[in-house]
Amino acid sequence: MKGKEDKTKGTIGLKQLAQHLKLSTTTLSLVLNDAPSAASIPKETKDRIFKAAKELNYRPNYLARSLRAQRTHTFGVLVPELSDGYSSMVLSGVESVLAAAGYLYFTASHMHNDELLDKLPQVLVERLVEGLIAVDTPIRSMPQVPTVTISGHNAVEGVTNVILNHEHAAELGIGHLYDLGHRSIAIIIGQEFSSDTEERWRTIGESAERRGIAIDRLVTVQLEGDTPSPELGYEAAKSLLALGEKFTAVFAFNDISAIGAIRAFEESGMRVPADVSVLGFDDIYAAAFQNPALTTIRQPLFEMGRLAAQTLLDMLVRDPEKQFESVLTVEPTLVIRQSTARVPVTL
Amino acid sequence: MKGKEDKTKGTIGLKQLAQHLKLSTTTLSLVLNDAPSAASIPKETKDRIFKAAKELNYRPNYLARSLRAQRTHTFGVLVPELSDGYSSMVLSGVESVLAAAGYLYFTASHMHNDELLDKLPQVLVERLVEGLIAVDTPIRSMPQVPTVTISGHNAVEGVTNVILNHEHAAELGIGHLYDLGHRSIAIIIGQEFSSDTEERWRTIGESAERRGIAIDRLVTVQLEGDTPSPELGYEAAKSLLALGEKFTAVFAFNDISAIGAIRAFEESGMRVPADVSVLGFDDIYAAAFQNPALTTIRQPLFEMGRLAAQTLLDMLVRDPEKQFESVLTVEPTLVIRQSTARVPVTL
DNA sequence: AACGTTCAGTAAATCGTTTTAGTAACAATT
DNA sequence: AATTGTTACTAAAACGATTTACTGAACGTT
Repeated sequence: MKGKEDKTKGTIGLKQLAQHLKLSTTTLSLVLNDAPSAASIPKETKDRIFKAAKELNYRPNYLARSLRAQRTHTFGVLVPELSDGYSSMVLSGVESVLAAAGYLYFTASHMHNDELLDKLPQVLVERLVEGLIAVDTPIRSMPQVPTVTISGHNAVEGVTNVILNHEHAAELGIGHLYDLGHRSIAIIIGQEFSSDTEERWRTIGESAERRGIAIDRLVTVQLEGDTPSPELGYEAAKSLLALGEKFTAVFAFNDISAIGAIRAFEESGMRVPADVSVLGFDDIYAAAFQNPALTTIRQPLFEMGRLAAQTLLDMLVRDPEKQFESVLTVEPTLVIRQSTARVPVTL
Repeated sequence: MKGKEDKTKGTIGLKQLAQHLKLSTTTLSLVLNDAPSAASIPKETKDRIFKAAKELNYRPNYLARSLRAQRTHTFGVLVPELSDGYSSMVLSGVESVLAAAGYLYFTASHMHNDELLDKLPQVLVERLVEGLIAVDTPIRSMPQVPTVTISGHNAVEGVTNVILNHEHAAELGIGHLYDLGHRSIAIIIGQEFSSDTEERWRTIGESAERRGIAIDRLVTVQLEGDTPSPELGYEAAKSLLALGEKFTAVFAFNDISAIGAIRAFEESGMRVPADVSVLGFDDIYAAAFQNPALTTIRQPLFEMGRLAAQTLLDMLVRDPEKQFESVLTVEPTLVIRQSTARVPVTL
């Protein structure tokens, strides 16, 4: 039997504060929120209120407030997977913006699972998130709250998509390899389900052709499987070797697969970059500390997170009337490290 | 002027549903929640209600419900940093448990910043999280909601701490190196602020002494700085070399610093593991795909996340009366890869 | 003295549920 | 015929704020 005490345990409500001050909750609310109509309340009373609020450690109940104001100051973020280094980088960026704006966010991972892809947006909307950020995640149905995608898979009416400038990325990558003298380039392309797969392949092809490398001269293999592990790149590189085609450089779909590929090559007695150059993509944390350190096309993941969060915030708070761009492009950069080198002089 | 329409836009409330059915909200609520007192309501009426709810796509308002029930089904998770591979692994584990229980969680990163360390728990409590999970994060003041820490820094009354079996970890690490013949072992110890630093050092010392390696024979350097980058390990290894002491193996504080150390050694012309063995700690994703692949003491981070979340859930829902252990221990495992080898035979 | 203004506040509705405590209407029991 | 029990519901009070629309008192003006 402790019900009586429990009532007041921990937090004090506006009502008890009002009782204590012998004032109405209205007055307190007005004063504490500095409402315009509190202008007529004398400073003395205000001070009394503030003082008591501080002393009794009054904290407004967020639920009650949210219910009334119909605002939760909460976003939902959908990611494929938390532990792959890509999502968490984006989340960092998202958080940096939201924290400053007094927002928090729910994260939900769908693991590329169909059922979850349908269910999770629902769950988040039911939790009354004010907006949704979908990272490398297909949007199956018209979202019910303002949404921004990052590396979105498909264009959806009313949804702003933050994407990398793929043309530029391909140019940087192919250009770099070309400048090093590579003319036979193998490409490890992404899985079906990855949003960037198709676009990456298209733009790489264009960049290659622009330099007179016939697109059908490009040897390609595709990543298979959905674990975020270099194993996939390892397997891909093995198949590449099995093809027996000649290549002096590999442009991998991402850093993870590049790392796996390097391992496969070294196992086969080829030195990277002496015998074969390997170019990654993304610039995840691990890339810089590979051995050899990975040359890669950097996606500004943190920035993309920031940009998405800021855009969503603008949609909701700053400028709800504005028509927002349907695509926001961010620029890749070439990060030259040790995994690429001049094409070896054969005979 | 579109206020009129907006009211019904999107979601329909219980009230409108009741009006539509010419029943009271009470009845609907009882039926929809399958309350015991709904026993007397005839099936026919119930079906009518369910049907209408489905047709009009009724979704109960989470805020209203939470306000009434005083339950938010939300946890708060405090992490030092999202992008370091450690936290996101733990979060994955946390999420796997929470998702199944219908809980969501807020993440907040404090970056080891004093002000945030004080403020963030407040913020989360104000958002009415039902419980808190603090990952590698010091608890400054008595938490106001049930709390579980992971790799907690300090024992706090009433807080359950999920930690690694450090003795065992040290035994595995030192034992492994010892068995390979190493007798001069350098230790890279963690930063001041890291929870595990002290304990790690103590247990390593004990394991070493147990094997007759005098503790003062251990060469040590400490990581400096708070970026989650191998750079720190690189610097540490450089200072280690500068000391001029002899060592044939290095036991690093974590994988990140081990990776940096390997780089430093190779730059100085030492081969890993031929000339020097390097042992990491944690087994983050990148460890397996280093070159050489990192031998390391694996912390079951995902499991630790699961365990913490499950424990917190038990505290709140399953068994609130139970006295919970103040420490839950998880076991490390030795993952042998390529960065450690037999001590080289000198002269 | 009557009227309008400012001052200092409050009552009550509202947000959208859940839950307690009923209440009519009818049937069964004594 | 009065009591008790079921059945099928509902009114109203929570939950804890915010906000609209007042109200009485004091003051100033003509």
